[in-house]
Amino acid sequence: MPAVLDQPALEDPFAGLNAEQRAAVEHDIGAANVRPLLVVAGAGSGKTNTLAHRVARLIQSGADPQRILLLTFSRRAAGEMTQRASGVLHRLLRRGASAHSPVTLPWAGTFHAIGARLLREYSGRIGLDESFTIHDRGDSEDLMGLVRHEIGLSQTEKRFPLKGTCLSIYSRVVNSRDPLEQVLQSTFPWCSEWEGQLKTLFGAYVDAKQEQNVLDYDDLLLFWAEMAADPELGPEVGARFDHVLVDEYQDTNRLQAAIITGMKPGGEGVMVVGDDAQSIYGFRGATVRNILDFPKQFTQPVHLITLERNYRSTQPILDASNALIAAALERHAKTLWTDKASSIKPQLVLIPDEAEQARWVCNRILEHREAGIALKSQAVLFRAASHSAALELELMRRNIPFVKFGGLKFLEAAHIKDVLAVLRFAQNPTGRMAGFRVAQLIPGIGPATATRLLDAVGEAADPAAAVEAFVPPAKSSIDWAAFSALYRRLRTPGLRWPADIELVKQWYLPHLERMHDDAQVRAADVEQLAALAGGHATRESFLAEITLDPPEATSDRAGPPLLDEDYVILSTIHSSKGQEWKSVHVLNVVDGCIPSDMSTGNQDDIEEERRLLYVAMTRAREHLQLVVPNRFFIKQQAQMGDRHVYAARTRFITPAMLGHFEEHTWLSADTRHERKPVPESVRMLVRERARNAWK
DNA sequence: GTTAGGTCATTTTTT
DNA sequence: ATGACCTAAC
Repeated sequence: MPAVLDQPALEDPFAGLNAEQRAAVEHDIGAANVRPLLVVAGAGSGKTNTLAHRVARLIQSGADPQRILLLTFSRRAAGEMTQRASGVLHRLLRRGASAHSPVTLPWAGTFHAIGARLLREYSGRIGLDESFTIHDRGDSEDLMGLVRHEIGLSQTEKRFPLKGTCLSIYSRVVNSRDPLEQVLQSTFPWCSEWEGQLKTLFGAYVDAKQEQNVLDYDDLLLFWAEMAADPELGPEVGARFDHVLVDEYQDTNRLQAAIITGMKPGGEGVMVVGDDAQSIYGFRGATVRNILDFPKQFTQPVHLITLERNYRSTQPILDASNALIAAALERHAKTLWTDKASSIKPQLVLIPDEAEQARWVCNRILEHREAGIALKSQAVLFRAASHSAALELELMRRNIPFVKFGGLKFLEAAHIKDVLAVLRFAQNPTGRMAGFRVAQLIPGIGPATATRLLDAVGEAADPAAAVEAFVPPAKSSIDWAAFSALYRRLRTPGLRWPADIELVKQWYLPHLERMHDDAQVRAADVEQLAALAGGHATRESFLAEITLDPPEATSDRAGPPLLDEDYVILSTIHSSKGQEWKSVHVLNVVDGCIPSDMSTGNQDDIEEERRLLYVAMTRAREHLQLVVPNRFFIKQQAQMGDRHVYAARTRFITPAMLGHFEEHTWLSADTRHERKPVPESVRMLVRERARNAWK
């Protein structure tokens, strides 16, 4: 191949790879049988980069991009991967070949999103109605709650587990493929006495979903796995793909592993990448066992490559992180190393209380900025979304802009749910949760009338006619007529999306006005939703995708112009996965937060909390600060209450490890502020900002 | 049948 | 502080 002379820098896109990365990229290229490959990639070891190069290399060597299945953890990761692979490929092709069409990977996405597509496509063959809609977590909970009520479990003498708990148990059983009894015993021991009733409930829940032609998140995996396990369909679906690549394999659950082995029993073309030390989704049924046991999954042996060279952090940060994870009970042994030497050790900072913690972190952030580290290169990480409340106040008080990831979600806002419910009800009239919600938006209609309506619609051949024929209570008749006219139009074929959402908006806004004092702000959210709708081809795809990949909620994004501005990142540790920053603060590094009080029940949970701290620490490139507040004020008490508890440094940082840290004790010079109440104006501001999140 | 108001219990991480 | 559930008034 002739080299392009004026582009020497682009000569070899693989030149930047180290030996192990290159081995992964070149693995069985050109071979008739591409053996299964496991890449154990330590934090910061260039995992994404390696995977992107692998994809590019496959395509370069003749693989059809349409036949590459690339499964990622989040939609964002899928997009990023596609883009990077595309970039690499572009450089490769510039070098030799003449034709370069833009690369798209139609089958890159999350397990759930790809599952939804495949199920839609194969619906006819697996007894599924093609127009199924997908329930998000909230819908699923509500349906569970409804069924729970219907079979009389809401009035038991002793309190029956709440709908959210029931759904968690159900989900756990499905995703882990463990029997109910075992799940109850290991994860929900306080619900054990209800085993029989739960079984009944789950049976009824599954029936309800089937009757209403809806799938929940778990079904997307479950049905796909069933399909993959079918002797006829499994191989057929598997044969559509020459290569199956899975990112973040440590956070897959047994159902997801079954999907892979079902489609590719021999493991040909399968490549998974992950780091057992970063497995942090056990609460969702993910199991480290998947990656630990991967080598034994297939009918042929698995090739193993370990990436230990870290390109992210300085050696002192790695030393501390290595020491932390070395205490883990079971793992693919590896020790990260780097050639980035530094004399700056991670800091372990002891602080009197949470309020002081917020002030100290702000000080530190500003100091770093003075030293030339942009706010965007700094992150504050925490275990639970609520842990950042005090810090958010302090940042606001000091006018330091920030964006928060994790926590409150767009889809959870009542008005967003309302609008989506109308669209879902139009898409799938048998979906009762949507209809139930919509009907009750009309004044004078409550649960009883709504149920009567849904029964009528469910039995009718023409849902729109049933809605028109329905006789609501007299006082609702005018509002009802307006709704039924809307419904008729939404059900009329030929309506060009996103015209639907305009119609819904016109109908909904007056109701919004009537129901909420802050209708203005909420209306803006609805506008935002309408704007999002324009980016999708059909109502069906809009509904599916908004459910599977909801827009990220942020606390402080006042508008597009602000996007270019500099801002600090606030994030739960879970949402920080795969990212990195020059400077990282970790809040509340105390027992009770990490490990969380909620998950000190069994050894596995505690091990996961250890990995969580490991993930947080390995996000840092140059500066790492672990903050240990000594005293917590109890949140639920009167305004000026003084109840508090004392907390100790997390058990994961043992005395023996302290040598890896530089210890600081910080006592505020100005303690007058310590318990100063937050001014009302600031508190109002917080509410408003939270609301404005999507403007 | 609907809605408003009172009491009781709960409190992580997310596709 | 919030949500589930119950009771009592429209």
